Amino acid sequence: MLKRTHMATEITPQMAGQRVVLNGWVDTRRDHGGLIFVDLRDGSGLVQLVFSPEVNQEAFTTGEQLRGEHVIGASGLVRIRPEDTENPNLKTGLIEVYVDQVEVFNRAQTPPFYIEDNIDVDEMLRMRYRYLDLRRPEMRKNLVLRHQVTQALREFLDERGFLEIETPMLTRSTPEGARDYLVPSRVHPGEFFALPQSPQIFKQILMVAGMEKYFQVARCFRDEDLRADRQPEFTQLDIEMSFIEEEDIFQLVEDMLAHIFKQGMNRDIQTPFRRLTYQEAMRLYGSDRPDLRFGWEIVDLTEIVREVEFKVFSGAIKAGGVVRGLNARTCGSFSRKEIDDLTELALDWGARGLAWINVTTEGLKSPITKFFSDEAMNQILSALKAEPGDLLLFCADQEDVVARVLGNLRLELGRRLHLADEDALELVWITDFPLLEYDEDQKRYVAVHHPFTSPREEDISRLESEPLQVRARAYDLVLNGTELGGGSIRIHRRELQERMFAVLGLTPEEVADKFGFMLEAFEYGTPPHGGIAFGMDRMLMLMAGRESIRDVIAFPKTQRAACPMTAAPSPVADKQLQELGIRLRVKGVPKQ
RNA sequence: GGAGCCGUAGUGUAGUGGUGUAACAUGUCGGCCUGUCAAGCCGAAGAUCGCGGGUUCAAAUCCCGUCGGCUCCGCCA
Repeated sequence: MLKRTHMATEITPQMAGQRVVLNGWVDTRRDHGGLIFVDLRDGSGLVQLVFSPEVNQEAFTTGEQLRGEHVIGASGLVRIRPEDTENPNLKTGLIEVYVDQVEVFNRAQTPPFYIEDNIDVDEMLRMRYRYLDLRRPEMRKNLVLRHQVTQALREFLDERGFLEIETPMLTRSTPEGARDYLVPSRVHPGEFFALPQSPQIFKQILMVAGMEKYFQVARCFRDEDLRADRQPEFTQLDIEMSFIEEEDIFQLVEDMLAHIFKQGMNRDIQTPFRRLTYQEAMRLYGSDRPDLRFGWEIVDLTEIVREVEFKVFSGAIKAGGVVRGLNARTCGSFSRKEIDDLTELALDWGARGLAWINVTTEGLKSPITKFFSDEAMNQILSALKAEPGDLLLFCADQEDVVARVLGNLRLELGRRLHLADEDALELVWITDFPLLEYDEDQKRYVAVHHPFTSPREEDISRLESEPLQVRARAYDLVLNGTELGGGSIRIHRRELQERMFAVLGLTPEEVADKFGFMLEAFEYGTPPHGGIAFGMDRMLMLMAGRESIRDVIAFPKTQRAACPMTAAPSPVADKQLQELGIRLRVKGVPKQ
């Protein structure tokens, strides 16, 4: 075998005259009849090979047979390219290799799509031939970035005394949270393991075990519907520490992200990060993961319009709601149709309508101005800092609806007007989340974060009396409007954890059955502890500048949670089901 | 569970409101060609228009259903 002496892009002009052996794939071939150029691609990049009968007739004859993606070994001398034939687009564009010996390791079928960047093909085809898709430089680059960032994280945490500890993939199903992926147990017929939604309970138990500083690059599984940023299996950087408070987590994470953004992207990010309470974020941006790359803050007008004649506003307030406005700067030029489009969107998001005022140099144009006194209108204009050319948008309803509608309008207009600086990295901590919310479907309280999150000390007394008023010691980290990670200080006393379960409507029997081992562990000397988990795929997607996490995952699944390459999932043999004691209620259909 | 967009040679598209031997680019195959790097020139092959049904004298085109891909809502402690 012609064994490689150099990677393609290691060859430099200084090596002229030297013999090299290269291994790789034929990227493109340009056959001039009497002279053949082949771009050879390996893991490092491209280099041009030259096949000429004057150099070696046999190699030239083989060169004529080469086709795209054939796998070859080539031996030859490095030459400086003749003047005016240099290629500035190639790292190796000053040189070429005159091949005098070539070995075809393997021929290749014509690939179903081009092995190059920026292709526009059906994504299913890319997934079905993922091994070809990953040959494309941009996809390779993403996996390299993923490796580098993961390495940098391990290094960083190791230096600070963290232990990387693996937790089970086969664990037990718990009642709260997402739908579990289940794995039947052969040894215990009729019983199932669940794949972990996160290592949450195990990492807390590790704190009980005195590990004090833990981390894991952990695969997590959730059987919910997919999105561009959601896959059924995904990777979290999971961290937990003992004897710490919120500030310790913030400090660690800010240092850590500064480190990996430098390592992975050569970007400097400013620390400490901004902080907003959940309340502030919802009030100003209508979202608990605000995109702070542009301003456009939402303005509360409730007090100004409480007594106005306009029933849509005053009525909403009487019903316990709020009125807020958004100044869509420069959107005064919007046509009636564009405003109708925005109204349509607002209705989708739950609004009952969208009031608007067009501020022009000739005055206000709007269907609603007639309901306002001059004084009230002036207060509104002043509160929204309205200037000619602006379009003012208003929403009146219950607070959560108003926040959602105006928050989404803000984002939608931000996208349309390209308000966000594409290069900006706006990181912000969101703190003081509510501990609980009421689930109308289940008719009970559910944890906003998870059931192990500690309430704030001063709110604990209200846990049973005013559950919705209790604030959690939870925090999220948001980058450019995407939730990167979240965590909390945990409950570490049995008594409080039991109260929490009770508020969530779990019976003592359920608690004993599902979480008895955890409560028991808490009785054996549990330190105060807390942690955080990051969605690695999302973080890498943002770092790589991609729009889907599928592009930073080697073998992702389609929106229907299937793998086109392996054709998983698939029916299984009756014998396998028998061993597991499983009878199907639906007929397993053989795939094509 | 719901909404939207899409499905035509290997690939990307055009054609779509009734007449086509289904067009273009690129790739593939063959020929020519000694400085290309998206090589060039000449030629050829390649599509039951996702699948099933319906309407019609006639369907890629209209209707119904279905499958698949993507985006979003619900869901994702």
